[in-house]
Amino acid sequence: MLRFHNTLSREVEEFKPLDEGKAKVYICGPTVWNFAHIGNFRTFIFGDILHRYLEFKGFDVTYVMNLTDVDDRIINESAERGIGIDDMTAPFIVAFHEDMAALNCLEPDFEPRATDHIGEMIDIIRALLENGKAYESDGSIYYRISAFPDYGKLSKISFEGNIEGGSARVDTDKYDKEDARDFALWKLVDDPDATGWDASFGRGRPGWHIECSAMSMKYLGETFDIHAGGIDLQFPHHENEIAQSEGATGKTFANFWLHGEFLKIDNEKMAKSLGNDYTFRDIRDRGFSALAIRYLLLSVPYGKQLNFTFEGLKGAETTVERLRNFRRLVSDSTTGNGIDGSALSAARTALEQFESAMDDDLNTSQALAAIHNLVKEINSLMADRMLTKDERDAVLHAVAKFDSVLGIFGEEEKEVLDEEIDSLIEERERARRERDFAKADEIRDRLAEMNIILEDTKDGVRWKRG
RNA sequence: GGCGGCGUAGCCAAGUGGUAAGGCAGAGGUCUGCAAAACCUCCAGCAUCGGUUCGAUUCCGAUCGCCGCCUCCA
Repeated sequence: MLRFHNTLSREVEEFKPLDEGKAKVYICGPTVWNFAHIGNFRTFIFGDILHRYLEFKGFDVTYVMNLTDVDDRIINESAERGIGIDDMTAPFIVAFHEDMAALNCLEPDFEPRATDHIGEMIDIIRALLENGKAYESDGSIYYRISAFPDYGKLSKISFEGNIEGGSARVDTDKYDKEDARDFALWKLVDDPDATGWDASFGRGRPGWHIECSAMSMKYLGETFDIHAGGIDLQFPHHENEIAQSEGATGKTFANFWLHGEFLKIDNEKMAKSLGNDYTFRDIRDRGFSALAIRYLLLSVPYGKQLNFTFEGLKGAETTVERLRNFRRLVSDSTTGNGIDGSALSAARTALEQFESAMDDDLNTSQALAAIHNLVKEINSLMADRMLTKDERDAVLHAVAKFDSVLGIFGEEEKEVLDEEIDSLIEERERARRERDFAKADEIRDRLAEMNIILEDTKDGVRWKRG
């Protein structure tokens, strides 16, 4: 039984989709004003795991991740540089796609951009104006929170007594609003040269929250199954999305809200001021593989804070390598005729444990433990005897199932060796037979430089790319 | 000021009212010409102090420490 921690109830609930067999999921994507950092990617990998696991469970999934390609930072910076906002965001969108692909994240079914959905946003704002949940003030449009009694149901924020202490951070333009809690749906743009769009209620640009209401409902309907995102978006972003969407439609917006916890670096928060806001590219430049980064970022359940350290990343690198070796070892193994089926039950058990771990609010830590236990068991068994063909197939099948969700084993190496490498390996074998180990080692070193790692086994020489 | 989370071995960490998954690192060993890969063995009483209980790491309270939210933020 698949269960998720639902922020709305603060409890783990059984996942029941709106339509039998279908799952409609929206996750808040990046603001493409810069290279995304590994904290961002932790959340997006969480989304990817959610996406993949729903498919693993047999759901027909519609997975939507937006790109926020207009906001104050983007507008200000592109204005400073004298370019259009699209010119400013384009390279970061390309980079984001590259990074996501490198991190083995599946592409979403839809990846709507805010600037392509201004019309849909305007429609929602108009509906809110018509039913009294929005009002105009100094040319801008604000949401009237007092007209939405459910406000706060997601973040559980009560506004008695806590706005006081936080008041230093309340918007400076609060005087334009009826209530300090009200937020902008549409911000007046009176400079005709500045970035803005025309609407019946005046020229302006959208507030931050309205885009997600517009895009999620457009692709998934007015009510959908799961809305995911980073924990920091819970308030105010998601709370405001609910207010806007439910305020406009009168229907429940999303049934499940899933929030990914923060990533810490060396037990400290990630912050520009601390200089630890690493981008994916920064980490790659230090020589770490994307697979190891993915492994580390998914090794802790999404609902818990994850402490990122380079020591941990180094460990992840080794671990991923071990997993890859395992799959190669099994798939290259010669099979025997034994009738001992112990590997069959091991594979079955591992698969069951994996699924029950993932069913439990995507407990990736336990899911990985199930995989590692299988690896150890089968490796140990293979040190003793050959697998039967059925056993080998069962283990490889289990690995493929695991990896369809986790995506940490990487590509299989099926490349054919080219002739030069092939003949070098043969030459080395000849030297070894003649016990000319100096020559054999020299050839091995040469191959290593060509990125070919050799392993001598009882069954002959095995190789892999380094 | 209001609210939430966390504190488990050198590191990353799961988890449970009945004496603690998994990975990395480390130590010793097997195999190997040597490596590599793999295997075997070893390595914690769960922040502190109280309480509840036959029994707590797991429940309650307090203390200390860390992280977060209270309209920029994955």
